[in-house]
Amino acid sequence: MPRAGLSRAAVVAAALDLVDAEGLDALGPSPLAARLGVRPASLYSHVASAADLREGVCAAVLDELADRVADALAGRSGEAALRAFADAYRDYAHAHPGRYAASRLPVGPDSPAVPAGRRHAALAVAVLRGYAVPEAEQVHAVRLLGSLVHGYASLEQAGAFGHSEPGPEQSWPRVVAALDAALRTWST
Amino acid sequence: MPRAGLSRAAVVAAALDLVDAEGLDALGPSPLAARLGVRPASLYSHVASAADLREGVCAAVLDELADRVADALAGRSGEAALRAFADAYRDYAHAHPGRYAASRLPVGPDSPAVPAGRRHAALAVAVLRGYAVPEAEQVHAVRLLGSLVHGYASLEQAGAFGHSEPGPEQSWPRVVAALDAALRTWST
DNA sequence: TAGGCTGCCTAACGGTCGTAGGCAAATGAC
DNA sequence: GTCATTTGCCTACGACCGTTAGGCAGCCTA
Repeated sequence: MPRAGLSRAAVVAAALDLVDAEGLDALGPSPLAARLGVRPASLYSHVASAADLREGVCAAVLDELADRVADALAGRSGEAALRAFADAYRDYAHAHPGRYAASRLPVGPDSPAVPAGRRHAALAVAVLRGYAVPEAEQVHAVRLLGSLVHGYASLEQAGAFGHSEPGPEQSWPRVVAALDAALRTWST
Repeated sequence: MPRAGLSRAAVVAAALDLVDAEGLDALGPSPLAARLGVRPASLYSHVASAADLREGVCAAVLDELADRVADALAGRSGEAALRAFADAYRDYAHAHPGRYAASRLPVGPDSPAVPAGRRHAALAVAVLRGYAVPEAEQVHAVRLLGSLVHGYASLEQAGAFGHSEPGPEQSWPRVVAALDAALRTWST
């Protein structure tokens, strides 16, 4: 019988497809092994536990997402950068609901997801360069930015905006515009 | 052997205490039965399944949370109402992390959590009465409000703000003030 | 070609959710 | 007060999951 040729990277990559296809709840050794054509116990050569698998998926998603955001930000500044930043997150949540949900998995303090999280904070700081936010206030503005983008994508994905008119895509530009206004008048 | 005197309400109430004490991950028939001094199978007379239990907990939390927000809003308007609204959510998330996490459980379209969700939207509309947001734009402003408050509480609870200075309680008033500014200049 | 390493296997344990059927405690009729 | 009915909690069980231990076979190196 030929071998499957697994590795930690291959296992995590398959897990990314799994959560997109079956949802975050299906993330576990057993369904993942089925998808890889392998027995569940075989995964433990490459992943320490189900929790370790989740941490790997979370870190991979945060990295992939940071790459997308960085691409979207390239060559833009000011309000255009803000819109690109916000859209990058929301578009990713739409294209990969399972992965986006995985980005919010709880992880330990020395998980590889932590440096990936710092990348996201640095990208938010880059957006702020287009606004006159005082240095000492930037942390607060970064948190405003992150909270709003994450909150909107998260509530929209949960269907919280689904039962009222108009659809969430109508509100999104208005919400981002309000965020732009808040950042522009931050100094006052 | 005397009976335990359970009911759906009693089971859900015990589940609320369970998630606060042990975290949302511990929400299941087995730990809940242990807490109630009962065998897991006995719960199925009062709750249809683990998913039904989660829906019941989510609805109960959303109701309790809406009560708190309504209390906080009573007799206030304008920026004071906005602060009270936002603080009510964040304070609840601090006091009852497990319950707050349960408020974001995915629920079906005809769950009792749906009307509870409408209560929250109505409360946000009440806050907007203190601002000159045009009728047709209120949906968008409500979504801005909800996204920001939920996003901040959620990221703070996940520890996303824990590894940078200053602490999240420093940023919160600044973030709410920015939200106030955005709502006040919405008409433009 | 022979040896060793490594990867995937089978087998098994303890745990979970959920179902079926039984027994006994509470409730209501007489 | 006794008896019948309902009802709530029980035991027992099946299916599945995460995880560990140990074995066998495929691959790389000498």
